[in-house]
Amino acid sequence: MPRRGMEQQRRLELVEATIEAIHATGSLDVTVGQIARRAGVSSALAHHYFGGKDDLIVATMRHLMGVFASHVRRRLRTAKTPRARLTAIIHGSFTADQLQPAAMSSWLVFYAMAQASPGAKRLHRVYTARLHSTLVHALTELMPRAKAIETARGIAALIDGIYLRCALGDETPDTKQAVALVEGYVEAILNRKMRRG
Amino acid sequence: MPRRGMEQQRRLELVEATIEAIHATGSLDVTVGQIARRAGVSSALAHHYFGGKDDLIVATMRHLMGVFASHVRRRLRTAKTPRARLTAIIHGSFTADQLQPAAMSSWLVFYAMAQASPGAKRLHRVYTARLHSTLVHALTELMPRAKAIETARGIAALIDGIYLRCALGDETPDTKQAVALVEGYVEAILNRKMRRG
DNA sequence: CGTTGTTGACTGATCAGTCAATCAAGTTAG
DNA sequence: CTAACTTGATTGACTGATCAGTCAACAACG
Repeated sequence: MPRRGMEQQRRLELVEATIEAIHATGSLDVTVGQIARRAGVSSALAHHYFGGKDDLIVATMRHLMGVFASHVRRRLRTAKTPRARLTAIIHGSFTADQLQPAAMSSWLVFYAMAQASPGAKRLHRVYTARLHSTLVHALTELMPRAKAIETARGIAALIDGIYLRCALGDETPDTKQAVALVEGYVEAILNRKMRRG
Repeated sequence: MPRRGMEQQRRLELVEATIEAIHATGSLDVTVGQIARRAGVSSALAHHYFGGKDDLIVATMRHLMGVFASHVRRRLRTAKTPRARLTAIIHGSFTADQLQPAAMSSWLVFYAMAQASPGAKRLHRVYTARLHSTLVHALTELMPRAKAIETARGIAALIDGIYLRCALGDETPDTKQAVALVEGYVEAILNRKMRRG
């Protein structure tokens, strides 16, 4: 029973079904058919809207990145000091929806995929670069530029590492704990800097 | 021209070929045939020795974990103080051979695989638990136990995050830089603790 | 009627895993 | 010493299953 103006809705349904399917199998070994069935449509329709499997996966990745970016952006809007901006980024990285096991699984799978698929690699680089420059921007006001760059690398690695452990651990990922870990890192670095000079 | 006592050699060749093949394709979408050809044998032989594809991959993961563990263990032997033990773990995590792009790719792929394959998951849990307890053991002598556990989580996440970035970045992974980052974290935490109480 | 949404049925290709057979190097019996 | 036998190494050829992607057709709506 086809209705008009279904495209946007179907695209979103397929993207969400992709996340669920990836989480269910724990890998990219998901057939287009499985995803489509989960979304309640035929596999042919998935091809119709996305062109191919890779495009569907990349679109899903883009979706998750969009969620992340919007979380961070919203929090950044009300952050006045550089220190508050750091906290905004950290909290934006660990919102409840992003810590959902299904989302975490997808991130991890995408990381792996970024090694092989040019499209995924490009997208991943955008995410990395954006996070890095946002971090450096906030940090340069708190420490020398060189140190800011190194610290940004550390924070980013820490965030990614925590994602990884959330995706693989059996414990339910906990926003508070994740935030505390990264904040602890930032605090330790900042305090050390201040005492030193 | 079959000779006796080939088993050990063939197993190692196949494991190394698996690492290379994974790096070449950047994913687990490697056929047993590709791996076998790389090792200079037939795909049937790979099945003969390892049983199946999953077993071959898990054996490869076990191999990499063994390399990591032996590096850390050797360094731990000559480390006298808790602080030196931390440095041993950190240096052991970033030896040149482990930072090889092929090895990094494999780690990342294995991380992803640990979500899906029970065998890989079990193995990953062993790695995580071992690293965690080694870290906590060294840290408890430097700070209260609760803080030691949190710090161990941070260090482990940082190490994993750096692995991840090495696997995905285009820059050649650099031992010195990786070590400096983690050491910086440790130093910052320790200094802060000491000043506080 | 034309456009948009939707599908079932099909295909061509790929791959993991199996199996029976071959080949070399020891081993035992005579 | 050697012929017969055993055992481990190794393969080519096959199969059964799976899957991405295609296509022609149909259904509803305007």
